[in-house]
Amino acid sequence: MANNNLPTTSKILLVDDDLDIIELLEYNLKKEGYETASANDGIQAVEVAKIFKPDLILLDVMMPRQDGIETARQLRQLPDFKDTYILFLTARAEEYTEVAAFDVGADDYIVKPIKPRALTSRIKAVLRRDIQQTESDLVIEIGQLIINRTNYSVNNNGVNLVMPKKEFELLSFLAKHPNKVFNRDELLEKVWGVDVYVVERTVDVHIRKLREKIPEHYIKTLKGVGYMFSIEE
Amino acid sequence: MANNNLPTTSKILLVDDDLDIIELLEYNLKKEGYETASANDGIQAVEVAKIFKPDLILLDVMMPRQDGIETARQLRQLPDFKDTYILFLTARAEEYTEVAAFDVGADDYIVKPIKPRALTSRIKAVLRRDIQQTESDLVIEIGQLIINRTNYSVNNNGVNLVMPKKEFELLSFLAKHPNKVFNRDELLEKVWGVDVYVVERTVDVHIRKLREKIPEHYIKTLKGVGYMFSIEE
DNA sequence: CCCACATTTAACAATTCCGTAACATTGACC
DNA sequence: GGTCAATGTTACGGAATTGTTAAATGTGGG
Repeated sequence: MANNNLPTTSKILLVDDDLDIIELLEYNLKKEGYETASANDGIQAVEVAKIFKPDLILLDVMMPRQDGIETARQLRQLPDFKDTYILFLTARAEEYTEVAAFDVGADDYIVKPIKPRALTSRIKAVLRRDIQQTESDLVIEIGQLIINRTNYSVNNNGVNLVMPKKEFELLSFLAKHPNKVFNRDELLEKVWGVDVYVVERTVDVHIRKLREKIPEHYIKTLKGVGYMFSIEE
Repeated sequence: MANNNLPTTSKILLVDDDLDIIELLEYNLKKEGYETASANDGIQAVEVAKIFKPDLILLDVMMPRQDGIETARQLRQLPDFKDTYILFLTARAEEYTEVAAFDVGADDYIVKPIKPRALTSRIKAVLRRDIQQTESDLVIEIGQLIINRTNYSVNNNGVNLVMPKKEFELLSFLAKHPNKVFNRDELLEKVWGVDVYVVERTVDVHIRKLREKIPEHYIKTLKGVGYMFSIEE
């Protein structure tokens, strides 16, 4: 249930020497729509961070080669990461590091064993300060249509109908960029996702279904080019 | 949102190894009309809390056997106390624990020596939020349903039925946000709590049970998205 | 300690939606 | 107007999601 095509996906770097934990966290964070990268120790973490430029770093305190505290200190010295959120992960027994962690500018402190839901909600809380605009994407008003993500419905002057997910996402995407043509490939990438491989003409079928439900003139075909959402009749 | 069924008096659990302090606090709180119970250490506190079901817990940080931080963590993991207010009491010198306290979900932090008037006013402040919130949520009227928190019952045009807690909370939450879809993860977070770990499909079973009891059309499934309370038929 | 009930899990059934292919129709270019 | 490539349309099979049931586990009261 990833929230793709939300322009506000934050990037999260996971750093832990335990690959099982990395996997667990990656699964849960991706499900929430975050983009993730990972590293297995502190030294690797700094390297990956330079390239990946995460918005938030989840850092295990106890790691081989270089611990999380030292890694955080190094990151904080690089101008690129002075505003990056850093959260520490630690086992209960390592409490003594707490003070040190906040000394190097930790934003939060999460104790293992990790409850995935608790973790994602804390991450959300930290990132929420930045993200305000997802609210504005909840409703798109265009022409006589009100496209509402809170209930996956489209209101066509008074008449409300709930749409299947793919149709809704396709319509949302087109309506978000009115009067702009997209070829099938672009639509597949933006609506279906980069790692989904389906035949191009799948798009046509969904366009057809949309046209059954909303006034035809909204979705125009440009032969040889693609489809676009048009405000004019 | 503490679970007080009686809006009249709030129940406060006092936890401190110093009996003089317990006595002082009890005297002042009872004078203000609160109902109180007490425990002398963290382990006893958890036991008493299970029975007494306080709306607010005043927890000394430094205690024999088990400290306040650990006690709070344990309480937070019990579903009954996921919304109970927890306030810490500490001597000045123990400041370093502040971070840990908020980490386990402290609602406030009070420094000894205690000035009784200051304490009761802070307790009042915390509970006032609570009463205002729950008071308005005590009854939700929506469609033909009257959802009543005072006795965990739902009235479906004339027919009254009492629901188990989880079902009731799930219905309440959905009904409180009509026409808004929630995926299973969000429902688990909002209804079960952030550090309860159960499989997502547990939600389905509770939805099923709700549908047995209230007219089906109220709860809609949006495949691939989640569930929502819908007012329309 | 036992019982009743609530909650969670797991397994299997049912459904919906999506993707595909096949055929029909359109429209640009000659 | 004819041709052909592109698009419209339809229906079907399968995969993914949800519905449903029952058994296992947790919980509180007597």
